[in-house]
Amino acid sequence: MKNVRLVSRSERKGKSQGLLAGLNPKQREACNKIDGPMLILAGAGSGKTRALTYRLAYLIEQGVPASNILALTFTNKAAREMKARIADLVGAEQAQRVWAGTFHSIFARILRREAELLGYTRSFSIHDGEDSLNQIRAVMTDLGISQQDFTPQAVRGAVSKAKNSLLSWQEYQRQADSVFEQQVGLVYKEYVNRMRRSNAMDFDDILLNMIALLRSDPAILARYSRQFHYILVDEYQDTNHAQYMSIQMLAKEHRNICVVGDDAQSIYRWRGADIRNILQFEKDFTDTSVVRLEQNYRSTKTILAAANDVIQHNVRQLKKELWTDNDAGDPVYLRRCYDDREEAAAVVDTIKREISGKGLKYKDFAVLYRINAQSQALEDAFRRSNIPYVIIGGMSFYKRKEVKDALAYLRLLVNPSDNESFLRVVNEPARGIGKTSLQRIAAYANDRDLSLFDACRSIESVPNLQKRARTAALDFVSWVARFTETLAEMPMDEVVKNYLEASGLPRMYQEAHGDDAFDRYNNVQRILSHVTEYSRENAEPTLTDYLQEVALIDDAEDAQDQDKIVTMMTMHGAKGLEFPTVFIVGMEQGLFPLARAEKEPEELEEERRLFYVAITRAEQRLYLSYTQRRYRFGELSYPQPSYFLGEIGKDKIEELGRSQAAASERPSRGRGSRQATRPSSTASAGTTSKTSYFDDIKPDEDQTYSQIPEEQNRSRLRSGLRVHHSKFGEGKVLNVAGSGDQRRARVRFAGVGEKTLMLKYARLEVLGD
DNA sequence: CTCAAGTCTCCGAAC
DNA sequence: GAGACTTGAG
Repeated sequence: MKNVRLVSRSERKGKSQGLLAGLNPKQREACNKIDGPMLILAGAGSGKTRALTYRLAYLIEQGVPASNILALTFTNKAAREMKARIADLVGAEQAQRVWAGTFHSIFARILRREAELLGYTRSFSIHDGEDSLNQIRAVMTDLGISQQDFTPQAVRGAVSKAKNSLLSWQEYQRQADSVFEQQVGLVYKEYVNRMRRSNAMDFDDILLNMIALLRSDPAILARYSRQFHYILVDEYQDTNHAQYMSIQMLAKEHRNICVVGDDAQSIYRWRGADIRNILQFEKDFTDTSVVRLEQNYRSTKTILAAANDVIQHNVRQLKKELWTDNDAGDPVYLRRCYDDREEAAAVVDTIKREISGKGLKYKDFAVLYRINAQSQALEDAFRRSNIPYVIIGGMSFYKRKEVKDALAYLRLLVNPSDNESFLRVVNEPARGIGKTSLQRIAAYANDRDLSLFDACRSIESVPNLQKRARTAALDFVSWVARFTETLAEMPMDEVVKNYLEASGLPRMYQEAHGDDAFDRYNNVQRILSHVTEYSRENAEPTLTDYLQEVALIDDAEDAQDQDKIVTMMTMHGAKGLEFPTVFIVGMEQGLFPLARAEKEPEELEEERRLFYVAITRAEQRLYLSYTQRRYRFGELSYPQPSYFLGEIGKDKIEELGRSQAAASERPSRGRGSRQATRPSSTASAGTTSKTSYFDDIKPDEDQTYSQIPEEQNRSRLRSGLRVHHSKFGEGKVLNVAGSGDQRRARVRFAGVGEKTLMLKYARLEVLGD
């Protein structure tokens, strides 16, 4: 952030007024009242981070011990940056003592210390979303709950939501009324049990257990209240109920709590964020001082005005007036593209042009999109043009199968009870312990409340096993146990090296053929060097701490050489960042806003806030683009331009023609069929810039499904929709499967029962949700 | 029990 | 269109 002025050494030593001298009056106000509750409403680009950094530095300068400050940020990266800047102001030694990090990382650190009080061991595992989804699947299977009726994702979502609302499984079961909720109640209970038995916590548990810890004993609450005498919470609009509760408890006694946020940038409702937390802060803490940071230092007047145009369409919001002294700058550029390949080529082309013309560097650019799948086309285009890039999020390093396997091996080493990890690696590479054997071992373990690992240790007592499987299982657990013992005697990186090599995982990929085997092998090796690096950099490295760090890592941390590369990420990932030039791609109805948000006013407003966040990342130039055809789910669709585009005043927009590079990129065969296949409107749409997107857009067009070509209607069909069939009457779609001509739907009709229909033949009329 | 080919699900954002 | 999961032959 450009407006941070480094404070010189002499200034640092000066009086406090000197420290705060470089701030504007509002920012200063946000810093110099250090006691009592404070709410800082900070608009996008208003120098919020700067104000927070100075506030913390000021606290320290006023004599507050740095170790009594708790600063909860949204990402670990934000915490690190904040610490680095505090170090510039008051010295590294002090800065290092501040408790800065995400809710999850700080709480996990505390829980590690207090684990025994809650019935865990200190080496408890942390399970990520994928792990917990696997666990939910397994529970559903074992309870005989059909995964057709209720998807594991939906069940996990419901469990997570319950946890975030602090509903125990007992309470949840009591108030469950629909069939779905009753089923979820059963899964919830069993899931909790199994996580306990695995000595594991998921992300939600980290918050819940922190609250449980604080509630367990007034003395503990008192201790941590004292420890965190000054609390600061960033991005408060995106806290969920559990996070809210933990803060309430910790701050209740001393009331030195400062929260910072912007309701217009709340974009995590879907994972439990409750916007009311910020709206009601003044009621929670009566004598709150409220400070508004409304001057934007980041963007041009035009970009800021465009953002304001958009957010105005939201009904529910706190009024604020963002303004800026910056220049008007360029208009907002808008480009219509044929498809996502052309869109990506246009981005590449523009970057090249701006670099040679304006002297910008690669790091000055960011490409933002709605869903991770959109990164593919961009990645291809960047590769072809040899432009260095980094993709943040999505299928990141830590989500790859081989990496997760390697980490599961390590988790098992410190926490043998971790059944999820056990199942992941016990037969990877194949050791002759197959599904059937595992089922029998699991049955035995369940009866006796043992972990799978312990069950294998007494494998002779497990009934109905083949001799071979018995030996293999026993060999496996003794092998792991041997390495666990050496952990106490040898440096951890050496143990890990020997252990992983002996696991056979690297060799498996070495010997495998196939395109990605080599990459996978290298990824496993990368974990090894990562562990080595970790153990060199830390004074007392433990494998448990390493695993915790990795589990709670945010992807942004992987962006190493941020200097020389273009950043690509989702709009969610861009929160808190800024770039001179920003591209927002895929501005299409059904993609942004997403189809399912179109009919939900609350969700639509969240999408709009997301657009607002994305726009306000841009400092100098903003490029928006949309395509006329796009593949989704392997099927072609012809989206309308996003009506968010129409919400920006026309006076701020300049439409661009197709770029030369983009035009020549297009294979000629694509053009001929184009007009023929394009449904509805603009038959005249040529390849020139003559036609406007306003021709494309028909904002109020009441488009019914029957007007859309059959092909599209077919892809729009999804479970939950009500449909009408000429013979069977009205029914409800249960699921949709297959693609192309094979695409078929299972539909329950009133009276007639369930039918599977080939969509090619069955002319289903969609009635709605 | 294992492997390869076939089938199904996914593509909604992430600590 | 890829990756995860299932299925059927050795």
